[in-house]
Amino acid sequence: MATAERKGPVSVVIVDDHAMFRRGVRAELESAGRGQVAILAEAADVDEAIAAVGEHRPDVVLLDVHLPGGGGAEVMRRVTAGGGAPETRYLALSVSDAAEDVIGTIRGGARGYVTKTITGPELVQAIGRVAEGDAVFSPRLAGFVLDAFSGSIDVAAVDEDLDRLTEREREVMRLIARGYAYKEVAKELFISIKTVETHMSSVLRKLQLSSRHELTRWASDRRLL
Amino acid sequence: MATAERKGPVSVVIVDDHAMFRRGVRAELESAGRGQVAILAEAADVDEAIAAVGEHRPDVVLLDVHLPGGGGAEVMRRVTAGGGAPETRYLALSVSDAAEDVIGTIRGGARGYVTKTITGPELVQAIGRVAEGDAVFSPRLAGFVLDAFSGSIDVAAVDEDLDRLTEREREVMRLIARGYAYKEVAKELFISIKTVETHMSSVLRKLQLSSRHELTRWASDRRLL
DNA sequence: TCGAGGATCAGGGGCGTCCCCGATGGTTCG
DNA sequence: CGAACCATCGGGGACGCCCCTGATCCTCGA
Repeated sequence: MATAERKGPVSVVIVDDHAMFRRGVRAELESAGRGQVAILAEAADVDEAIAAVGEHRPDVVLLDVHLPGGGGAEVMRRVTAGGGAPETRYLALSVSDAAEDVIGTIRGGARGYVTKTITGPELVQAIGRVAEGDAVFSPRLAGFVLDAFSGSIDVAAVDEDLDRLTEREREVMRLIARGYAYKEVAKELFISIKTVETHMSSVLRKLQLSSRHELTRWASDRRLL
Repeated sequence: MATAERKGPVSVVIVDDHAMFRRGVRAELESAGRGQVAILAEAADVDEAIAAVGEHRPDVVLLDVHLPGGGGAEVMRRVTAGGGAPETRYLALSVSDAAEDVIGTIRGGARGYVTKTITGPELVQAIGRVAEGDAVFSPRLAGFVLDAFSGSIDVAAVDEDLDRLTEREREVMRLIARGYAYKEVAKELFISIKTVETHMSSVLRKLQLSSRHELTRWASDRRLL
């Protein structure tokens, strides 16, 4: 935890495509965050958000993940690419607790991620901590965020794994991932069921998976279908 | 369209599990709906909603679709089953524009369905029209709602099939479609493997499918994951 | 009150999945 | 040539998937 020393109020820009949600956040911050939070601007889409951040250079941007024009990650990418507001922190505020949303947003540069079930006082506290450089996550998200960044899949590692498959193994893998039974794969490739089993065994071992269902998800995650 | 004659303000109960969103709606209705809308109560889950509707008997219930305790449809079902507030109209207010959410909510008895992208003045107007008996839908939803109720093969057929599943069968179906093994489903739902097998048997028979792989494709085609 | 249907569970069987063990022939490379 | 790797196949086994029959308990409506 950083120290609680602060000079003045934390300046904030609210980015969300729902006007009513912005209004609710504003109302909560103005009552629960009395004197601690100053709302500089609101934005309803990616372009507005970029303009608002560039103009006001807030301490913290409250950023909705699902946003017309490319999503919250797009905002962070384009602001930092434009060299603007390097000291600004981003706190994602989303209804979604899906792993891909969370990880994608953190990869994009957010310093925290809380769900919209948060209460006003908790949000004020989260904003304060993010402004001071802490990372803030909803309790339910904290666990798997750490998992994802402490030794799980890397994009580079994916291609290495794929390269270690032989041509025949890749053919079998594709068909299995599409839901073919071993018997059907065998007929399709004019080989025996036993050969299919052997290839599948190698595929699962090389990709460190344990079932055809995991393989299906693995392949669809990487759009290999 | 009904006439615009009204004696006094329309009484409203707001149901949504996000306190901040309720606050935003309240703020919008109190400024944009000045004198036309009277907010009687708020509720954050199914039980609170039922109690609030029974106690206040509002003209209109603003009802979130995704709600802890069974969802908005559950609120309408239990209020009408309890004989309470027959003259109360329900207006669904949701982030989701998924077909199953919309159709399920309308089937549950809602007189309208608008997304949370709506503005304050539009919401005030929608509440007024629902109170007078009109049906109100966001422009984007209107088209396919009409389709679904005028003999569309696609959505209607899906929904019929889905309707024939019991609640428990749908739970099992969702987990299986996500790749859970029977054993895992059993642990998740605190029932025996044999019961899972029974439910799956019913699911496959009712949906005229023959394996969990077909079920996975069926579900993903209809975005039920 | 009786039947229908839903949720729960058991046993047994056929087949699919995935693993272990093994084997043969083919290639490439040092 | 031998080592390494690949593709091909087999036996056997443990376990998962899916079906069938049959059962109990409960709730709801005719």
